[in-house]
Amino acid sequence: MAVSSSYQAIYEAVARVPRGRVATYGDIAAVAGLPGRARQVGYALHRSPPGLPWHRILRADGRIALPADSTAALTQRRRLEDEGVTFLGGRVDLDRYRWLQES
DNA sequence: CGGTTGACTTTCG
DNA sequence: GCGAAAGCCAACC
Repeated sequence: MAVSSSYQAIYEAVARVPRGRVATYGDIAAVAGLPGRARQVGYALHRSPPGLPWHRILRADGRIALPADSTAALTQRRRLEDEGVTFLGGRVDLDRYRWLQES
């Protein structure tokens, strides 16, 4: 469908991630129709859009994109664990939780 | 209006 | 596993 702005696509792509699953910035960018613009995805989330479950978005290595000691990072981790996602050494098993946009 | 910055990714040594 | 470099582009100053 048409996009009034690229951010709209990013927001919807993030919103599509099912509960208990995670996605990388690159994946979201690809799903949103912005291949190679993973940075812009991160930037869009940094802007903290309203009602966006940004906590399901992780970096390509399965780590949180924010400093581990930051409040936002701790909140994100707590929310994911609450959804059933387990953190191993500050990291998530992408082979198991990465959302592949299969449905 | 030009330069810097950044919730990124990937490749190379 | 880690550091450096390059590609990307919107927001900020």
